[in-house]
Amino acid sequence: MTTHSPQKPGAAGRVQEIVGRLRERGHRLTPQRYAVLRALVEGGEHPSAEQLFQRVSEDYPMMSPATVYKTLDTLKAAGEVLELEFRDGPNRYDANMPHAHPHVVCTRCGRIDDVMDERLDPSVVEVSAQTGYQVRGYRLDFYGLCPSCAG
Amino acid sequence: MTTHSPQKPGAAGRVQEIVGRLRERGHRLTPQRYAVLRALVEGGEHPSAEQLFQRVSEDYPMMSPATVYKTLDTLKAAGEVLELEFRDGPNRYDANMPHAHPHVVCTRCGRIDDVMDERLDPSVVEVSAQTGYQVRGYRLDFYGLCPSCAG
DNA sequence: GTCATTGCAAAGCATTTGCAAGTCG
DNA sequence: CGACTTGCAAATGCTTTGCAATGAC
Repeated sequence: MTTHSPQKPGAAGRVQEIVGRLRERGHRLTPQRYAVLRALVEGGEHPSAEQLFQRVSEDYPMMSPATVYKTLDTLKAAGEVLELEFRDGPNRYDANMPHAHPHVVCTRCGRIDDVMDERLDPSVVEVSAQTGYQVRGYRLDFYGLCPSCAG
Repeated sequence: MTTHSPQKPGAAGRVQEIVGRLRERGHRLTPQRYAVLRALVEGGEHPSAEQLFQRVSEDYPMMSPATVYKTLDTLKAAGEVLELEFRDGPNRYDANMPHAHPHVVCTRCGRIDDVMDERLDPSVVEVSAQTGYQVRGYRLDFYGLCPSCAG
């Protein structure tokens, strides 16, 4: 058993929650998949597929990037991870708050933080009415410099 | 001279405005660049680089995709076009409202519409205060089905 | 005449896919 | 055991880059 440095409060619980949901959906729990899951939930904030691959590779040197991507696909389909897509640079993932919510993105170092302010949550209903679209979700990113990069 | 079908109100003015700004910045006005500019402003809503390339190719068969991308780079640097990046599918461009504003994106056909509602414009100042980031801009996309695709 | 711009082709990058071998339940 | 997973390598898709030739000013 491998215990990694800074554990997150409630991380174990969230991992088990996801494991349960995957089982319900008839998915198998392979060591690789479990490792990706843990890296995703316990690891730093909003990791990329590459970062997950690096972390898991430490324990499973045979791991391939494709497996990370396939695991992420499975989790996306189960609604257990939020995928933040970027054209410039790798996508970033959040398995701790898998529902849409606003983020701040540092345009210099790539750091991403959640913005916790319900007032910012856009009204999907209003937009539906105004545009005639059947709005299902949204994405709200703020761009700027994080405290470290702003100096 | 080539006159294309559905002209946009004020399109000519916007084209001239951009031409002027480019000149101020010391840029040359080549036929290719001018054609991309017109396609961008007069054409359908939120075209992709590929679509711009197609349109301009009708009049300039020697046109290369690289030139479209380079023109878009120039316009981005001048702040005269808003680039909407997508990982799945090509980026989309808006030269009519080059400042950040909310969009609705059809997840089926790719149609994109502007959302005109100032109440939705997120408060960059508030987010800066809350996160410690120096927030410079934002992106707000709503995802769903457009009226046609919703049936 | 100069130097920005063009156009071609090759490279880049993250991600996806095909498929044979492996393994979870 | 059988169907789901893995891992490798090749393919994908959009965009960027290098560089010689071209042409706007």
